[in-house]
Amino acid sequence: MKRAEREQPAARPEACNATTPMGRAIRLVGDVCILLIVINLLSGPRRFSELLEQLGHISSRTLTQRLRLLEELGFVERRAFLEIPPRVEYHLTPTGQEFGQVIAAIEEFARKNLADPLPPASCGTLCSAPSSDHSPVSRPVTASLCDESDALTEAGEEAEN
Amino acid sequence: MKRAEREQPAARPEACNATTPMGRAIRLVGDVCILLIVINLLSGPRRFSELLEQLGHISSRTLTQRLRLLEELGFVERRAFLEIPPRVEYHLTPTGQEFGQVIAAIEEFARKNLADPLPPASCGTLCSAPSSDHSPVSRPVTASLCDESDALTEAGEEAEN
DNA sequence: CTGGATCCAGGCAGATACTG
DNA sequence: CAGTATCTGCCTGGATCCAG
Repeated sequence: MKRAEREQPAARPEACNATTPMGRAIRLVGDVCILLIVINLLSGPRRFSELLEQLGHISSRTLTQRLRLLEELGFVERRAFLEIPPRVEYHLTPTGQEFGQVIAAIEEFARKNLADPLPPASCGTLCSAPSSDHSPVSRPVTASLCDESDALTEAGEEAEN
Repeated sequence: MKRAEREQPAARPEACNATTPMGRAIRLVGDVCILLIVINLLSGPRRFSELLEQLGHISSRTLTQRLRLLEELGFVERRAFLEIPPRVEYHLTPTGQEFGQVIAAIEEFARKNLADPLPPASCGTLCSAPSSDHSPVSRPVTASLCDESDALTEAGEEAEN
């Protein structure tokens, strides 16, 4: 058995409902690799190796998987030339271009709310209790994940790992 | 040590550039779990256990991680009540609501391009060779991932958002 | 009694090396 | 250059246990 091994390219199916369009969409969007591929392809056709470096440290295996999934969904078209040296170009189909809208939304969101890694954050400290007089224990948003794990603040190993 | 173990909540940092707003955004969006959480929270505050079932088979551990990440980013606010029985509510902050725009874009994309799992797909079979007279090997888009894996076909539970 | 932290084991993702 | 095969590791999910 070759190409259809035993693995789901995108996210794990249990995570969302694949029966609805939205479910499928989430599976696509909810995959960093796919997002990155589409973003790159939005700039025009790319060759396999080009994508490989553009995406950073994605393995060829993973790239192939994602590319194939996108191809099957009709978002990406693969064009292979049986020449020496071999050449394969991937480019977005019109449908795939639509994905650009989603990317755009993400970019806008990023600009508006992620310019700074840690905005004023939740008012957190005190907020009128929703429906009872109990004390809403407000946690000072201890950035546990941010300081000691590389959650979203480290500007270190982005590509040179 | 309790809550900050040793793991990255969202996607692996190597996958994208965390130094740019867009990079951070991709990390958020590129996580199915996070998407699902936000979608659920868009409908209003939820309790921990509610989210747990809404998301399906996400483990409490993973849910806690994501929730905490979103909390630190200021997208989600955690409100715990020291009462008996204990109660914890999570709800989106205004900033978190912004995320709704992204969700909306995804939904629109889903409606437009994912209503049918496998659209006409890439014309694939033949397309005018881009810049050479070699034969573009057109592969019949073998739906390897779609049929034999539960990629896009299994039916499960619904998180009606 | 809920929230969630820990431990264990399994599955998916990534890296490396090889082939056409 | 494109893609595949195999191995390893990390993340994830499940069960269990603890704290408030």
